Amino acid sequence: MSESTSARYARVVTDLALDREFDYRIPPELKERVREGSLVRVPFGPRELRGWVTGLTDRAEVDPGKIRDLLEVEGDRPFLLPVVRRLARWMARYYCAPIETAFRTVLPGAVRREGARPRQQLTASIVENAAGEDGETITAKQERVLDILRESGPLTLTELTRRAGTSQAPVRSLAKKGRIELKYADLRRDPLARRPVLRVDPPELMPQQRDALERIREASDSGQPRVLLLHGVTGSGKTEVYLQAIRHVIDHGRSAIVLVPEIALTPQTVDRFRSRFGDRVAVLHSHLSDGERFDEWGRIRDGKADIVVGARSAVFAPLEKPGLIVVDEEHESSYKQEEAPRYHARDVAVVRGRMESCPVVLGSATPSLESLSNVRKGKYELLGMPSRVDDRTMPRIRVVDMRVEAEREGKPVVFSRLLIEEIRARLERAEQTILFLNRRGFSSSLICPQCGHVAQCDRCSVSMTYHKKDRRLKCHLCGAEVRVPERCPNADCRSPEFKYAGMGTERIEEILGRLLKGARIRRVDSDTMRGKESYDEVLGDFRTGKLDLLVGTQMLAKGLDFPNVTLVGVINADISLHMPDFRAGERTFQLLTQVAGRAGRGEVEGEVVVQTFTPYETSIQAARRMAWEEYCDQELEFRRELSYPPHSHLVCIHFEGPGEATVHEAADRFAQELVRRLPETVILSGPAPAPLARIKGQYRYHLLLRAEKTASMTRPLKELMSDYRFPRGISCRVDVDAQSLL
DNA sequence: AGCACGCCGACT
DNA sequence: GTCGGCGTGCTC
Repeated sequence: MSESTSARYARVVTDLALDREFDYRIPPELKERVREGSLVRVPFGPRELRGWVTGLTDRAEVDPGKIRDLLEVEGDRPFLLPVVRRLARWMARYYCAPIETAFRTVLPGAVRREGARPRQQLTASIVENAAGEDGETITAKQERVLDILRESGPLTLTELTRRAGTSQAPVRSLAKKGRIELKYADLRRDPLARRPVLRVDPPELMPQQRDALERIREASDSGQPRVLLLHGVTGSGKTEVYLQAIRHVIDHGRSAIVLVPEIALTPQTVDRFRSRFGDRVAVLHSHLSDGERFDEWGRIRDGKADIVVGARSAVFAPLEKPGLIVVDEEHESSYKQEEAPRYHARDVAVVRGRMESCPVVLGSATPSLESLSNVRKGKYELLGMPSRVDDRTMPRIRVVDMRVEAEREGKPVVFSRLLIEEIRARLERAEQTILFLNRRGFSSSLICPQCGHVAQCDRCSVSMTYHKKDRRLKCHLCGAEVRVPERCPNADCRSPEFKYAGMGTERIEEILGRLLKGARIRRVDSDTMRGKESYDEVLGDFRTGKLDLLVGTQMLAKGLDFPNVTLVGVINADISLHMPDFRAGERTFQLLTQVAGRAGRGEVEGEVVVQTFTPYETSIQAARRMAWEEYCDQELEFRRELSYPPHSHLVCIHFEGPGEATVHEAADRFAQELVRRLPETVILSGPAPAPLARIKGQYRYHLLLRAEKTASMTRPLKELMSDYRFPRGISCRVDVDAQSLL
C-alpha cells in the first residue's frame, strides 16, 4: 500500500470543465507520496490548479517536451479508493458525462475543499500516576474537576467547565500542576449527537422474513455479485430484514451500505440503525453541515464506521470490503441525479456490487419495471414478502367514480360522499386520517369566466397557481410570484371576476375546515413546511394524537408509520396519471400503493378511498387489487409495443436557449449530424418541443434516442459532442436512462 | 474556466 | 493611425 511508485507520469483530472485528463511528470521527491487517487497541485498554463491522480503510467500521451512537473501531493493518503475511481470512470462513460464531473461527484465537496479539516478543541484528560507533590493543595473545585474527568474520561474544556460549574481557572491550575493534560484534539462533529440511542434487541422474524434473510445471507457468503430484488408489501418488515442481514455481514468482518431516498432519510430512520449498531453507523445526506460530512466521511475511510446509511451519493462511500449493498425503495426516481453526471444510484450500486463481488439487495413494495424485467431476464433474483408483519391485513381500497358524484350533485365536487362519511367516522372513533393530493396551492389556475383568459407565467409555459393565503399567483416551475390582478388583464375584457379551477392542498384544507367543525387539521406541503423542524413537529403532534387529520402532497406518501391511521384518502388520482410522460401509469400505480400503505399499520384494519375520473384505468384498478405483477405484465406489453424502457434504454438530449427559433434550428442541425453517426438500430424521435416548452424564459427542445444498448447511442454521441460547437446561448445536455421527459 | 491571439469597426 | 469587440484555440 505504501510503496513508492515507479511510474514516470501521473494522469490528472482537474475541476475545469474540459472533459480531459492531462499528464504530468512525477518529480523524484514526490515518488514516495503520489498514488492513484491522490489529490495534487499542478501547473496549468499560467495558473496552478488542484486535481486528482486518475492513473499512473510510463507512457504519456503527448510529446514529452510539453510535460510539466507535479507541484505537490496533498494529504498522506489517497482520497479515492480504487473501486470508487473505477466507478467514476464507469459513470463518465455510461452517462456520457465529462470526466471531471464524475470525479467531483464521488468525493464530497466538504472533503475535497481546501482547508477542510477536523475540528480541533482544547481537551482535558487525567495524567495517570501523577501523584501530587508534597505540600500541594488541591482545592474543592479542583477535586470536583478531577472527579468528573475520572468518571467520564477526556472532555472538552467547555464541556468540563459546564459540568463542574466553574470557570476555566481550576482546570488551568490542575494543568499547571501536571495532574491533567490540556491539548488540542480532534472533535467529532456528530450529526446525531443529540439523538437518544436506545439499544433494541432484534425482534423475532416472520417465516417470510426469515426466508428472505436466509437468501441474502447465503448470497453474501457466496462472495458473488448477485442482485436480489426484495418485493415486500408495505408493512412487511423489509427494514428488519436489512438490519439482520447487516448484522450477519459485519459479524463476518465486512461492511455494508444502505441507500435510502433523501425524503425517507429522517432522524427516525437513522435512529433505527443507530439503536442496533451504535457508532459503527455513519450517515451521509444533504442536510449535514460540511463539517459533519467531512467527519462522517473520515470515519468511514478510517474504518471507524462500517455501516453507511445515506442518500444517493452514499453509494460512493469510501468503505472497504462491503459485504452487502441495500437500495431501499429502489423504484424512487429521486435516485436519479439531475445534474451531470446524471447517474442512477440504484444502477451504480449494482455496478459497485459487481466490482466488489458483493450482493446488492433492491427493496420495494412497488419495484420498477426495469428491475422486474431484470428478474425475468435472469439477471436478478426475486424475493417476495407478500404479507404484513403480525398478520395485519392489507387495507381495503375503494375507488370512487367522481363523474357519478358530480352527476348526483349536479356540479363537480371535491369530496365524494363516501370519503366524507369515512372521515367523520374516524373523527368519532378518535382514529386518524391522511388525505393526499399531489398539488400544492389553492387552485391550479385562475380563469376569467368572461373571455377564458388563464393566468400564465410570463417566463414559463405553465399556468400560475393561486395561493389564497398570501393572495398571490405563483409559478411552481420558476418560483415567480405576482399579486392577483384586480381585473382580467385582457384589454378587451377587464372583467373583475375570476374563477378558480383545479384543487390544491390549501383549498382542501379550507373546505375541510368548513365541513368538519372542530377537527384538528394540518397541511403538510413545501409551503407550510419551511423549516425542517416544523415537519418533525407536525409529525410528532400527529403521532401523539394532537391532530386528527393531515392533508398533504408527496411528502406524506412515503414511509410514514402511524398505527392510529385507519383511513387514507386520495383526492384526485388522475393528476399523476395525466402527466405527458410514458411512466405516468407506473408512477400512479406506485403512488397509490405507497399511499395506501400508510393505512392500517396498527391493530385496526385500514381503509383507502381513491377518488378519480378514470376509475377503470389499469394502474388504478391494479393498485386497488394490489396486483403488482399483473400490472407490470400489462405495462411491459405496452412498453414493448413502443419499445420504451425497460425494453430499450432511453437517451434524452435536451437543448435550451433564449429564442424558440434558434433552439429549434440548433436542435435540428445537431440531430442531422448525429443521425449520420448512429447505427440503424437506434430509434430517433424529434427534435420536438419539450412538454414543458419554456422555463424561466428558456425555450426547450428534446431529441429522444432509444436502443437496446446504451453504448450504441452514447459512443457516437460523445464523439460528436467533443468536436461540435453549439451557437452562442444554446446549451445542450445528455440524460442517459432519463426518468422523466418533462 | 481563463487567457492569448487575431481580425474588423468607430474614435481620442 | 489604435482601442476594443468577441470568435478561436490552447492548456500536459
